[in-house]
Amino acid sequence: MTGQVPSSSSPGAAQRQRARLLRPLGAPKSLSSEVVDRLAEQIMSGKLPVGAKLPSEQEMMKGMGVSRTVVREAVAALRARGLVVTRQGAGAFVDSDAGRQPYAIDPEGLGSLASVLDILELRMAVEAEAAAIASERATAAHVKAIGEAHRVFSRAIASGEGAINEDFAFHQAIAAATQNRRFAEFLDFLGRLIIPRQSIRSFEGTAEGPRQYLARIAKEHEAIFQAISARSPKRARDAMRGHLVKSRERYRELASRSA
Amino acid sequence: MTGQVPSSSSPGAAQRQRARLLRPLGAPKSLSSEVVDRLAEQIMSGKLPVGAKLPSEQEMMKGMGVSRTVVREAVAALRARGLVVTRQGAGAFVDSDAGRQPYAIDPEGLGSLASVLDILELRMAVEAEAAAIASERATAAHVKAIGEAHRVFSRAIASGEGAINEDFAFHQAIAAATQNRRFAEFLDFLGRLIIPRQSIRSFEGTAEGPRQYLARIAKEHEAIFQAISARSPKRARDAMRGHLVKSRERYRELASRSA
DNA sequence: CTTGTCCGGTCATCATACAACTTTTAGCAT
DNA sequence: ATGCTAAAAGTTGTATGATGACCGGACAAG
Repeated sequence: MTGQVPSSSSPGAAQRQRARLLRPLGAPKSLSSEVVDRLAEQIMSGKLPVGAKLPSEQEMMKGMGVSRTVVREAVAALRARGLVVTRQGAGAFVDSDAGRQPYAIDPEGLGSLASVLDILELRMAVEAEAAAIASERATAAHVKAIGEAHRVFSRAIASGEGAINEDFAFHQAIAAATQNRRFAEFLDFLGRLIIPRQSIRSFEGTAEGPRQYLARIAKEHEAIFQAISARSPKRARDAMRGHLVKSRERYRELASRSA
Repeated sequence: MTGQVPSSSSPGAAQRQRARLLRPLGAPKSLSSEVVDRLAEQIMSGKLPVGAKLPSEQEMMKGMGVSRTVVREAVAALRARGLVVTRQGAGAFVDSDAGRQPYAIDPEGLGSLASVLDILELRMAVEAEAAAIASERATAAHVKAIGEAHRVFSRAIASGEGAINEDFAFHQAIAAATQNRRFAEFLDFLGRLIIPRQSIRSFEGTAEGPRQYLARIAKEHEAIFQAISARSPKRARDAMRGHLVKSRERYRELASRSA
């Protein structure tokens, strides 16, 4: 590693080099997190099977050469992650459902376009079925709520807003209409990941104006709403799928243009 | 030289003693978890917005009448849950993506039949689309792997086994063929939740024997595999949906009979 | 405006002590 | 021997004090 920059040819190279130098340097790992990593690895890999007793705090202290504070904070972190349970006077044990960890998506990995498209694809799967189920199971109140959300969205775009939240609220109303809380919760989970990525609906350079762009979305929403009102699972599913396929393409274009 | 007086060494001690006497015996909560709950509630509700600084350890100690050990373990737990980040010398702050919590399903709530059916419904949504995508995107190697998984399953049931794992492996192979890691990961997540529920494939009282029961599943798998091999998204989606709808009905019967 | 220094606030770690609880063991009565 | 009880040992939970490392701002010098 010489560190000498070998004749940067392109104009922006120096700036990028600077950015590389100035980047916040790697996290100086705390002792606690090191202990957490080690124990978590042992548990995940199964070397510490479910129900097994972890070494006592004293043993860990001596074995790893750290203070009790460090050990205890590490165990507290493992407990928070649902990997271990502690019983005062008895010890710390691998949690019976340590294998059932929540489904997590690291927001750091969402930088790449492909990663976002993958998530949109998963969302498509869930929402298409949600629309179908909603069309079968929605009460009159649910249908009314969906229609209301649709109207709010339409009104928002008419007044020139981006209407990101109103858009998502329409989808949430459909998920709620399934009367299956998992759909609503999972859509909420995905929304919190994806929505920040499209928070600026940039229309610069598009052939058509924002109005037409958003009007098409509203049109697609309308079709979905009609299908659900008509209690037609097939049409609802197809309408939702079509809507999200187009949304995916719209996002793909948007991202490629800003790159 | 700590307090030789055992009675009231700290200000909050007497109060905690009283609470200990009055609390119902069923809820032995540790002080750390109480602090965690308090802080987590503040963060989730937005009273502590993203980026806000938490009170210092000293302030929390005085404010809640607990020791630094308790406060630090509580903060360690919040950090493990991704709710806060700590910077040495600066303080503890609400994490920028505290709102993007992982998608979790409490295994405790899975006791009721309806709850399990809800999850099966979500799985259906994901797997139906996964089958369709797999039929479009699977490489030759993927198709081969799916076929192999299908054969392993068929062979297992032929030798009289329950073949739970082989069954799931077939589904996993399809999810892997989407080349979208989210599908594989999410299916894995759902599988770890519901598989333990059906680990005993009880056939007592059923009209037909285990062989016929499992043979029908194999038949459905066969149809799915054929559709994917034929690169037909529509057929793959319908076959998978049909398979899971029937699986859901099978589970419903099974549960109602054992009840 | 930049640089260097200082200083109070804060988290990270170590060490010790005691309290509360569990498990094991020793002892005792039967 | 067997079963119960009480002591003992081991373990986690909480409290307290001390020290080091790091951050942020204040301040003066160049």
